[in-house]
Amino acid sequence: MEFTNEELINFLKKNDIRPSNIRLKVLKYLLENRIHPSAEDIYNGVIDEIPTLSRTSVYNTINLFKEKGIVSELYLDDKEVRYDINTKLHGHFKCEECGRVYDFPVTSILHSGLEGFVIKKKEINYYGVCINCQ
Amino acid sequence: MEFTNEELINFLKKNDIRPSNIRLKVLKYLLENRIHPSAEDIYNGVIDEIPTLSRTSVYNTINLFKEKGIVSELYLDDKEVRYDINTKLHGHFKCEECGRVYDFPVTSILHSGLEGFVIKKKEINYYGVCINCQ
DNA sequence: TAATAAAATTGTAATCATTACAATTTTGTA
DNA sequence: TACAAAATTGTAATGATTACAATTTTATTA
Ligand SMILES: [Mn+2]
Ligand SMILES: [Mn+2]
Ligand SMILES: [Zn+2]
Ligand SMILES: [Zn+2]
Repeated sequence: MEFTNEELINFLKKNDIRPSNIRLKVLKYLLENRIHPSAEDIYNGVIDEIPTLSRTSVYNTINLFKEKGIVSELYLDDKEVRYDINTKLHGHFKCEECGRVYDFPVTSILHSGLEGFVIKKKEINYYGVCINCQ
Repeated sequence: MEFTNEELINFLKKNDIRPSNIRLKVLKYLLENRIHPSAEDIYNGVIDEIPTLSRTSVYNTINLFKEKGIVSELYLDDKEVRYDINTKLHGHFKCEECGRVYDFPVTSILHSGLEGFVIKKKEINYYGVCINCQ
């Protein structure tokens, strides 16, 4: 999927984020590479277009996106945090063979014992072997 | 809940783990402190009974327990991994106020899009505010 | 029981993702 | 153009976990 600069700018503005060059490139990378990348992945994906880019700026940008609610974090059994531009509820499947992280729809979860608790976020993470690795 | 030394020894033997002093004390701590402790928590909980204990031994022990399948890991939005002696499928609720991690039963999850995938492990993590922190 | 091998434990150093922070550069505005 | 605010950078610090070699404990054999 391709995004125009205007679309990217509007996306950021709508979410109360000033559109700097780095922010636009990171956003573009996240929108066009739905692989749940780590900070390092993002850095490597953007460094060619912004040769002066620092890792710190990637972290700054991601943390800003997080605060503004346009990315969510994935805590899987890696040591790196992964990021997802899709903040709607959905499940994640991590393949133990190839390392890929897949999205899948979650229709409903039946739970009990949380009466009186305020639930703000749900994570559903599966692990196993993906269809390409059988 | 209290566990006798014999129960602890049998628990380890049944899972193909040689019962050393450290392993017994770590197991006892995990069984009697259902707080999803970090490695540091375990270290602090056992150091009084084994003053020569090293952090490395705690990690060694936990990693052995993990390999043998008697503990599971919890990847929440902390920077530390937490451990759970209960390896049966259940959900976890992390309170953003007090930091406590609660267990809750999960009856069913309806998902799609994973035809042909082998699912080996499921994690269900919720975040929010617990009933004691309202 | 003493000798030996195997297993467990320890302490220290290394790793590595992320953050802290101060300096520099860029941007927006008067 | 001049100034202030915001963004970006580079380096150092942090902290959880692992690597590894040395030491201690336990089990096995003669
Ligand atoms: Mn996703
Ligand atoms: Mn639990
Ligand atoms: Zn795979
Ligand atoms: Zn609470």
